[in-house]
Amino acid sequence: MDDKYWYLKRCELFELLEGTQIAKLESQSQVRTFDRKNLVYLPDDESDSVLLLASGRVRIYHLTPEGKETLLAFIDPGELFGELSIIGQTEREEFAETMEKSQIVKIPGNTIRELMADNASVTMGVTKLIGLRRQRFERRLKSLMFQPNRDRLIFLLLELAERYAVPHPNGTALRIRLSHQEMANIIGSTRETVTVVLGELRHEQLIEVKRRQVIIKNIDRLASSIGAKPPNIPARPTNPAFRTGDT
Amino acid sequence: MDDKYWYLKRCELFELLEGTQIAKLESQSQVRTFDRKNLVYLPDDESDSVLLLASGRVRIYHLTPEGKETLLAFIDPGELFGELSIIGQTEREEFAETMEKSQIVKIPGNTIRELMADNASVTMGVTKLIGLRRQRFERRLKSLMFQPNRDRLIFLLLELAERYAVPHPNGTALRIRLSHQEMANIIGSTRETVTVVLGELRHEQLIEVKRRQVIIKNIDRLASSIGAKPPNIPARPTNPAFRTGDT
DNA sequence: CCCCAAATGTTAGACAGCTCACAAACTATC
DNA sequence: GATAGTTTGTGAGCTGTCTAACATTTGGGG
Repeated sequence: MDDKYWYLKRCELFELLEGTQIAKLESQSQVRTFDRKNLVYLPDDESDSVLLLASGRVRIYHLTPEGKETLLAFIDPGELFGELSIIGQTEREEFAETMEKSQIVKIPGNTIRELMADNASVTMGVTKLIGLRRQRFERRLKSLMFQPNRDRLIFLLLELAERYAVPHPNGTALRIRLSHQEMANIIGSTRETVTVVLGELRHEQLIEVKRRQVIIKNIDRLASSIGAKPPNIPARPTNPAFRTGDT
Repeated sequence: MDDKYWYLKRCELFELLEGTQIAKLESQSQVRTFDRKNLVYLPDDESDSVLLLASGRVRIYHLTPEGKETLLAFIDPGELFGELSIIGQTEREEFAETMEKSQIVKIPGNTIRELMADNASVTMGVTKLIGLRRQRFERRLKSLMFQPNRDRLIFLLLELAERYAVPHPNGTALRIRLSHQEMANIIGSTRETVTVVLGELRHEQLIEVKRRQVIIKNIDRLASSIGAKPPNIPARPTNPAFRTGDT
């Protein structure tokens, strides 16, 4: 009953569990600390476990044979990843790598499956998680198809705003710092093109750009320029209990 | 107890249900028949229901403001669609249109949610469904990013083979007939480019092309040419109980 | 405070794939 | 079996984006 499993209690998915179930979950899981830029898993790894990020940040990505990188997702503290093993994926299909020093809890497949069988709220939580991420991929696919680079980049900025927005005197700042290369790897473009397009958007007074930082000056105009609804910006940044120290 | 709800019993998701639950499901759902090329729903429609295709075929697609179409999925008999409403999506985000005359069962959101609460196997089934489709989108995204048109088309053919393969004297035929335009709308290309690339693949003896029909002559060579594992081809076509009449 | 590595900025040239325009082949229908 | 609609074939430009090759700026660690 000490705070050994604070990371389980804080995870939204498990917060409704009884003590005994948490204890079981805790006893069957293992925590590991990874340094920055370490691989948690890679394609073709056997996958009969789910991972929970306790602290740090993880990126999920894919590499083409020629070494081009597609950034599929960022994982923030309190979030599950590698969750498709639950529905029977026996091999991982992408790379998971820490972006900073991270603590990661490995939950065996059986444990999570038993937990789901016992507890409908956990099952529903997992379903929602998978569905939410599916929705994200679906939207990204739409944005990728037939849209020019500029529109894809704007779409990305809006998506990031939805998740990482934080108030800023000049508009909306993003609580995540990405290089142009990383943005390119999300929208399927190149570093140079992202640099140029960000420069255009800056000249059009839509954003401000600092090193590894974007401030959206006019989010409504940005959204309407690609015919999208402006995203919901929560007044208070998401997941404040799990702030990662980037201000 | 007549065969009024044969379509429910035949749906994998509901096959384990007891009679009373099926009866409830049946009484709260409504069946509707749609002619070919009719819209089942469209973006911004309110979405508190799930749909089950009893017969026919449905395509799910997205339109850009300029009218370019992205084909997101095909729905075959016995399959659920519009299922993201279960996890709280309140508005549809794409078009669902019948490709042929179809019978569609509309299951209210509450009904399916109650069913899931009562019956863990249904919940798990829904989770798997959502997860499987997510996996598909994820893979498609990877294939879209950085790959040339040729590789994207090959990827599509392999994906179609996995789902619609049927034995053929010269190799593997596809139980679904698509125009070049439709393929283009799946891989984010143009009709003309698809025509040309299919022509190339034909000259390379990898496929045979008839009008709206592709026969894969050498599926292993096709797969290895994009560095993919050859897909699992079930000996017997999937879902034989629900054959749609296309031979 | 200095140095190195990372990130950003900029441009010319190349090219895959798109647009546009038209012709030919097939097929459903009356 | 004539006719209209759909599908496929082909090619000549055009263009957005990538490639490649630099210069410059920035921030963090010794």
